[in-house]
Amino acid sequence: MSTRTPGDVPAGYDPADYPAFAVTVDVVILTMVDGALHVLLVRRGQAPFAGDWAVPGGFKRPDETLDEAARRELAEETGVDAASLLTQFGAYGDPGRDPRMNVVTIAYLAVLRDVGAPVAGTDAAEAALVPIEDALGGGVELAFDHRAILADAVARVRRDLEVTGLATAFVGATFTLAELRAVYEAVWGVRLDSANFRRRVAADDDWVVPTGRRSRPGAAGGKPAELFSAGRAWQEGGPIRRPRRAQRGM
Amino acid sequence: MSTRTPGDVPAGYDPADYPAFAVTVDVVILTMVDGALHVLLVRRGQAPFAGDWAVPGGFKRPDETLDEAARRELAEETGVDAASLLTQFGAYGDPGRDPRMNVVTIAYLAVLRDVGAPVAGTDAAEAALVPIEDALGGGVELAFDHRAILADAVARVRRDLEVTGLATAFVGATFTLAELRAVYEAVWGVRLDSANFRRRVAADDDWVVPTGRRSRPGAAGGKPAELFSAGRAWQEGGPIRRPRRAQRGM
DNA sequence: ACAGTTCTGGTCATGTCGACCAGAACCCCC
DNA sequence: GGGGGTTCTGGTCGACATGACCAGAACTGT
Repeated sequence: MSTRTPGDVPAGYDPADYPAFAVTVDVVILTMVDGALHVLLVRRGQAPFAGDWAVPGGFKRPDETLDEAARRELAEETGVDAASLLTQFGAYGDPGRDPRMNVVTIAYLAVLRDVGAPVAGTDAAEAALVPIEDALGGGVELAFDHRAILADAVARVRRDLEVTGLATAFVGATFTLAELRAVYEAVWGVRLDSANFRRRVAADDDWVVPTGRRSRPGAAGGKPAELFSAGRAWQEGGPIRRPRRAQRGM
Repeated sequence: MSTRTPGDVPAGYDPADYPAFAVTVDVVILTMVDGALHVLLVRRGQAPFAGDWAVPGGFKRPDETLDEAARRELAEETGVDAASLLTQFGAYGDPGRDPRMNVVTIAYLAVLRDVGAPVAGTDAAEAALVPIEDALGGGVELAFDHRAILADAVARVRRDLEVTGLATAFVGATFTLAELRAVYEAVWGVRLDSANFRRRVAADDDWVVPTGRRSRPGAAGGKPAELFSAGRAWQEGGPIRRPRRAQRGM
């Protein structure tokens, strides 16, 4: 027969008759540093691609799910046991992507709200937070097909910021509207009017709920901003739409 | 060391030291039949899940990419060499999802504009176009974790219809606005005003470009509709936004 | 006290969207 | 050939959302 479904094999089949692959899980860890999107990369010690930077990852174990493997790799890499967000976004299995053997990798996107302390826990010489532009531009040598994986991750973030509650994953449990707005501005590379931004997220309650507390102003002073926590409406999608035409103030 | 990247192995490593998986590619094939979303399912002949319905798929070969494997499976199943759309949307690797061995499957979404003839080419007793509601409801027994895969595919379609040019993949090279509108109405389960729909897609050219020809009216008569072809703007996203609140005419 | 900064509420013009109407163009049936 | 039914197509109208902008409030550091 011309069609074959998984497991549609003769009764006396032998698993060795089917091509074997190694399956890995790679986790693209993104976070905001000084109002700019950064990615956590590790430096490879062994061949191939020794000395190059890579997205952290590791082999999937037969007794764990893909999500569990991603969570385990994230914990091993950052010390964080639960990220704000951990989403699978792609699979990569081109022949020759690993010169040693057939490897199919499942790529995950993790968003952390504060990766400072966790990174300090690993060997500082082997892990680094790299600005997205540097990682995607030619400045950094990336191992395997990790440049394509990283590019796909960034594209996914840019889109999910509009259609999911992804933005809240970048900020803490309580946040000011300026912090939340900075996420959109950094990821999309746009400038949003703070007053209009406030009007939009405050239109319905359930986007942001006031906590009553206020943040301490930054070094530049200014009126202390109100602290909010994320409401339930983010599960249905985000309130902020990506501007199509360039705004005035750019 | 606590961290390990793919291939970060000792020099004298042996591929057999790492867990081996079978990698398959499953293709969820969607199409419109009589204004309703349908999925192509095949009936399994062997154990496990003999007699159940399944999403067509097969083993990935070491010398082909995942996309090539998906295209090959689609061609073997439908006879179509190039679908209107073929997108990877998820990977599934829970332990025990296949009772015989460790299988990780990469799921693809294919959209066909006319699957009638191709399906006739395969054994009619083993392949069928099933309405989405029937396949997701309890009426059809689905093998493996294919119910979850199918549910994810439908969720993906519902979302991509808004943010990508997916809608044009369901219709032919030329189409009427009523045909295009029927895609949105079937996938989202809403009713869209035909006049407003026209205004939206005709706002900018580059959404639909008139061909000058007209369609033949259906059995109920009516004014023959103008035939359009898809413009380039669909690559940037779709013009129709999903209604949030229920419209009046529902 | 004062300048500088940020937050916060407000206005105003414009654009978009849903709802609706009416004529045009075709079918089928009598 | 005429009439009723159906669909297509262009238009209007009001409600609402959005972008741009302004001004006062509240805090910082000098």
